[in-house]
Amino acid sequence: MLDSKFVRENPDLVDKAMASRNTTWPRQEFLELEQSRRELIGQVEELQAKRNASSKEIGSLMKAGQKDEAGKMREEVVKINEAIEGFNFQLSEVEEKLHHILSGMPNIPGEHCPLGKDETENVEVFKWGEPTQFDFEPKAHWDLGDELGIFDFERASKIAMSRFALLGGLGAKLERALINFMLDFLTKEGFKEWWPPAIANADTLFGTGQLPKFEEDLFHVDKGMYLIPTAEVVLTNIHRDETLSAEDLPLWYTAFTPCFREEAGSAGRDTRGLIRLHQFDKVEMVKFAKPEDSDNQLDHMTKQAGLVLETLGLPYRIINLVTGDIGFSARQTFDLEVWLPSYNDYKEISSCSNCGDFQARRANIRYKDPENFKGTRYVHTLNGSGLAVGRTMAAIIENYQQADGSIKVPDALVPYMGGIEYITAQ
RNA sequence: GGAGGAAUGGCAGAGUGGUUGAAUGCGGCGGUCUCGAAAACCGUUUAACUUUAAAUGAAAGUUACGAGGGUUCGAAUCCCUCUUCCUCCGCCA
Repeated sequence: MLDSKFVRENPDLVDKAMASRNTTWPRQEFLELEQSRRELIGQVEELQAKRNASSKEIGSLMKAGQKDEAGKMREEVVKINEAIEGFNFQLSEVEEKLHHILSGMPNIPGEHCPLGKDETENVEVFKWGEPTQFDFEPKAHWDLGDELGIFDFERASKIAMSRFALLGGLGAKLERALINFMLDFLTKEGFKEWWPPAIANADTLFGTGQLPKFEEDLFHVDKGMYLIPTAEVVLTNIHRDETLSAEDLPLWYTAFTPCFREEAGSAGRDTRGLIRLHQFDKVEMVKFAKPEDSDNQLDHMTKQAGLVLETLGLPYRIINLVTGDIGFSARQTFDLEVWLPSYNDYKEISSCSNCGDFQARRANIRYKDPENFKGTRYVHTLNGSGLAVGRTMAAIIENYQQADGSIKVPDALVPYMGGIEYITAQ
């Protein structure tokens, strides 16, 4: 959520920011509501001050035994209360409208986020390795997985519905190996591992920005509860309504969770294989940082995600997303894209974002630093995939496929696969 | 699922209708004392918002004692609902 005060004091800047994200905001309405909000607060508070003073006086009159005087004042206060009630009603209506506008506005892009209208203008900033070369015709992971007997999408559909996966044998083992490898890697980097709930309430989803605007993307469990679309949601909300100490920052958290997404509006896209499922596994990184440190933390986090790919020997590139392509809560985002032979292209496998104080304001996550400033400030929150497990498996299967249809297990994963070096037909 | 109890400032813990934003203790910060430290003593110590003044320090006001609603001229204090935690019983991976 944007700072109401900042928005009303910098409407031109907000205009530019919204335009750069291909969206608009009700500038005139917002400014008028802000104005009347402050006027109403003034009126309410003035009356409340009067009431407080009179009530005190009634108290002392009663003690002094001057009942008639006290009775008169009572009648006056009753009138004051009626007036307060009227203004308060108006005020709550205004505040509700303001909250509605503000909670639907995306973050303002940061200074390092390049201006651009859509993903075609994204900027490649780093590349590791080269697209894998084959001396045979490479297959897609869904065909390989089928032939190896490690995927069963038909039965997954029978059990649940389309866009769910059923992994068997070494497929299931590979999923587990990847999760453990990633968690071990990140905890060695210094991340603290968590095991969070996979269901969250509405306040939590509001805190990270999924609600109220993107409810249709979420799986609804029960009234007010949702399956998490990413561990970012729960890891970030660990500190909701808390005030942290400067000396604790930055905090680096990681967790493995299943992730659930409705994928409304993506019908027909990535319909085959492990790329776009309603349920998928992900190891997530979340950082809480001081404002002046968050850009560095984003760079570092992006490198850390890259190291996971490098350790697995998967060619990838890093993209700096333009203003028109970054997500709702982000002020800057680096995507990591892994080489996927079946797409003959790079495909997103991690997204690392700096949300600035946008989520912290929604979730009320602040910190104190008495040596540098008085009072409290909002922290900056960051999140990144480290990595999406299903897409990593797809990338491994495709990039490590052999002419005979088997899959070589990346060296780093062999210990996690119980010494198995090749996945062959089951 | 059944029966009880609790929820107050960083922590502990007073406070059952009228200068209580909140006693007291601990912790934190500043000071006195000391070569220095400890002890002792003195002072200080919440947040959000509004306005004014200005620039990171201030003044005035409003709100906040788990959350929401109600009673009242006035509520931490009375009533209702919800949430969370604790104890006991039942059930269970």
